[in-house]
Amino acid sequence: MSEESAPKRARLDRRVIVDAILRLAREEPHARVTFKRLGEALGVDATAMYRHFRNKEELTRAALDRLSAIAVAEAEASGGGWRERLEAHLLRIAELSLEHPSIAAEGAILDPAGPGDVAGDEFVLARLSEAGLDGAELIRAYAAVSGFALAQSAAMAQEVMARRGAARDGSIPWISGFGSVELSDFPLVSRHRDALLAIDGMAVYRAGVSAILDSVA
Amino acid sequence: MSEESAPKRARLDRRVIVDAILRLAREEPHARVTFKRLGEALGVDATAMYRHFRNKEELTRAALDRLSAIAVAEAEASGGGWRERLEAHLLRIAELSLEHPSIAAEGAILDPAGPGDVAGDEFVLARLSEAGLDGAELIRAYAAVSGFALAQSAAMAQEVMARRGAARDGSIPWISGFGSVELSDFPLVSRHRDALLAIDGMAVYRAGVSAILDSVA
DNA sequence: ACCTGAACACCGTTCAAGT
DNA sequence: ACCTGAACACCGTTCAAGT
Repeated sequence: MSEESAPKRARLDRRVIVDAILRLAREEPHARVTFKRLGEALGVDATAMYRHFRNKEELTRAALDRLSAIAVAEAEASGGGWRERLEAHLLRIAELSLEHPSIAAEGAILDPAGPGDVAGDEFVLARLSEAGLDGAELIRAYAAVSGFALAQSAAMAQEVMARRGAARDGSIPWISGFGSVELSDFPLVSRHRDALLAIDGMAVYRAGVSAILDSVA
Repeated sequence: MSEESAPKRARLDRRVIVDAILRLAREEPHARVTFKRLGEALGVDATAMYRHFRNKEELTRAALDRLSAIAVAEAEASGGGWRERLEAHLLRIAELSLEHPSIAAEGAILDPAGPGDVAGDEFVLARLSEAGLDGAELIRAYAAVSGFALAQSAAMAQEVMARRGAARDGSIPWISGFGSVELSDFPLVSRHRDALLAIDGMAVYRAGVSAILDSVA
């Protein structure tokens, strides 16, 4: 919010670059983020970023960490029971991913090792502990829930990038059609055809989160 | 199995090309599949593929569909109860993804609209129907379970490609380390540090599948 | 110390030309 | 009909040169 989108010659540092890459991801959800476009937005040469980040992966990791930090900060201010707070947090992660598709698309690849990521882990572990889990059960539930949230968020972000018309609210058709497949060979798919085509990314996300948390409770 | 890896001048068709791209993905799990390398493997020019597939996405989609068809064929021959068969099928999808990382990494993006994909949907719906689900419940469970399987398989495949040392059996650390993060700020992460670092991709996969199927049962 | 700009080694894709 | 090969518009990354 402190920066405008007009090319402005700014003194670079890691924070300014991460601001810029997230803004770019937000404003042009269907375009890949490249060093060239990032440089244009910052009014510097495309290769200037290499003074501040070893490579694109390190920059992307820093941007993802920032998104995680934002989600945690909001989640910690939230009220309610463990499940309510955890669901709200996981939903927020999906929303932030959909708002920054070109960044979030990498989310499932880069391992979460920054301060924001670890704060997210702590939040999830705290809620699951409140739910009464501990030991191996706690770790298993943590793995299921955060693995699902990360992988599914990244998948939705990738869809937003790949499909030109995809909306940012998660209403991306999960199955866009059955093409030339002869559906009469598949009775259940035939019978539930319309319901299957109506599934969108966010519905998958909610269904998965609910199912996993049901099993916790 | 019918083709050798030595450059062999073959008459091209879609089946031969899909054979070759899967073989390449299997033999060089850490390398991206490019038209150049595919052309070398087939003994043709890199651009020869464009006569048979509109673009790389269509080729990748065909390869993913083939993997899905393989998994379904095996699953249909399997025995046991609905849960046993469904778990075996989902596990096989993950295994095939890990064996073909460069292809499976795209799995979460491209929507499953080929005959093999639809056969997979039918299999999952059939098992969940046996479990007693129908209507909205059935669709919700289908979305949760197949969304998780696809997204998580793709995420694991992406990790195999990104990390040079990653094994093909899914033993990819989910969190590779906590870097320079001051863990004393995060009591639960600190307390479960070793258990968290011991989580691997396949453990996340199994935990997620179990949790979702628990909620079905 | 920090940024520039040329250069390199790749990509997917198009298209006129060959056979 | 099918494949070739040059060409194009991109990528990330390196590195010597500027200031």
